[in-house]
Amino acid sequence: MHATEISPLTKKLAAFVALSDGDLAVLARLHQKRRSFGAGREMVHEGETEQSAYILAKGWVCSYKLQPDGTRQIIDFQIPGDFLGLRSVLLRTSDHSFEPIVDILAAEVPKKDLLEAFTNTPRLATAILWVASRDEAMVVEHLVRLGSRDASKRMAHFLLELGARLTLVGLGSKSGYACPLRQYHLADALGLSSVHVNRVLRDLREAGLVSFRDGQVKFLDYAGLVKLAGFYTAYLDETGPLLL
Amino acid sequence: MHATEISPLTKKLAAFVALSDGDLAVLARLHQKRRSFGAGREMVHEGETEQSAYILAKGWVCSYKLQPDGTRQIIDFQIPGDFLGLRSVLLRTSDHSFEPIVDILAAEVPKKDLLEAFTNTPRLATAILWVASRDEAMVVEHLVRLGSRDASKRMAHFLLELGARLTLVGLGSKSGYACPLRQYHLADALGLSSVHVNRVLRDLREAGLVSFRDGQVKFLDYAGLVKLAGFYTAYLDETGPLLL
DNA sequence: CGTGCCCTTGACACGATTCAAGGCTAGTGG
DNA sequence: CCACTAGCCTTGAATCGTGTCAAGGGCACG
Repeated sequence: MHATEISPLTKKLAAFVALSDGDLAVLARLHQKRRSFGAGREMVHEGETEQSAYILAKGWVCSYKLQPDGTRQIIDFQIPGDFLGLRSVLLRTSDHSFEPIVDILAAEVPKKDLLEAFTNTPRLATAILWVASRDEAMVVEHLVRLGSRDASKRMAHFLLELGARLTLVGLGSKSGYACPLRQYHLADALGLSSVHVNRVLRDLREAGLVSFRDGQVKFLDYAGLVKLAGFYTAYLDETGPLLL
Repeated sequence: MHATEISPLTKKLAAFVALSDGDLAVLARLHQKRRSFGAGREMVHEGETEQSAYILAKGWVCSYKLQPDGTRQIIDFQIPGDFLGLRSVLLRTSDHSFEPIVDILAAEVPKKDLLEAFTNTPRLATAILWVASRDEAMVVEHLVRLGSRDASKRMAHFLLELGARLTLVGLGSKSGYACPLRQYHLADALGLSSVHVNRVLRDLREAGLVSFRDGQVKFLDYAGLVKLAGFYTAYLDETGPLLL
């Protein structure tokens, strides 16, 4: 049904593993059951037991945890080509909630189909595990960002990481990308107040490093931003998976 | 050789899965190759490709990432019964470094043995994957701690989490536990200066909540501490794994 | 008896939050 | 077509939490 279009996930995987025609066919099959979700309506609540995962095809999602005092900490953003709830299918109930940031389109992947794909196409399985492992590395990097960098470095690093991820699925480049996030999303993700996010963005813009406006991130001085952020891509690049 | 003693890992797994004699035998076999490492000497460096994982039998380890500016962020502590480098065996090179905090004793688990155990004892495999997934949930919780809690809540939450983990392997209780960490370990883990860690510890002690002294953590008012920290154990308790 | 490591405390500086007010823009109903 | 509203962004001023700097104390070890 969507046979001719190349999905973002396929694009991402292809950057790291040579996929056979068989792999591609299975991947296409996993993309069959399309569903859409409206912006702002929670998809999965913390603690729910899911039977399906999703592959995000279009739009952005965030995963977060709510605190007793009402603040929320955004753990990660999902962009096209990312899995949603992969872990909860493989292992346990979800330990955080998901919410679409804009209207999204996602392919539902029932547990059964996923497990089948795993047994039938080992190379694809490896690639998917590699993706999961990369996601985990990004969470760790986010942790480091929160624990030991000041506001502008956090921001710089975060915007660069997003850029790198989007570039991999053809939605970004070293000059910038479209970004539907609000300043309060940045605040909740980076552990800052939205007022301060605003100030930091102004500073970065006035320093000629990066601008965040009208849904567009524009890198004005990529190298300078990388230097400020201490942005090393080792945790993202990974030359490819080895096994399981 | 160590046939009679119950390893911490076994204790931990047994709390969640009913292990058969076969499972126990395999587990015991994984514990055979004992090695020791001296405190402070880095075991694995970020980026290294490991061929073995370890099961920590005695002592504490921390995993961390170093920043360009020399500060380090501790990502997690490993206590007896925890795996070290499990991910790097299954999937990819390690993305952070490990360092023993005290002299430790660990069982080396070669990749081959681990994979064998996975195929031969599916129930054990599930249990181990469950452990890995729990570790990941703890990293997420740590991220939340750093992003959206002030210093005393971070500290309170952290000390409680450690207590819960240690209790599971018989090394702690609701009244306290032995803890070889220095104040600078807490600082590096919680994203605080060690000076401030010191102040926070004093405050908590004077508030009659918890004391951290001479290698002993003593809970003076467990319920009060839980309340201050907003400590909910859902992410740790997990009534048990379902599958793979 | 010294030396080094860690803990402790105080004074001060700085980064981030909070509070408050106002502006812009898109959407809504008169 | 024009109020009017609701979100979101922007800015300033005051406050608070945490970091930095500096000095001293305790304890273990050589």
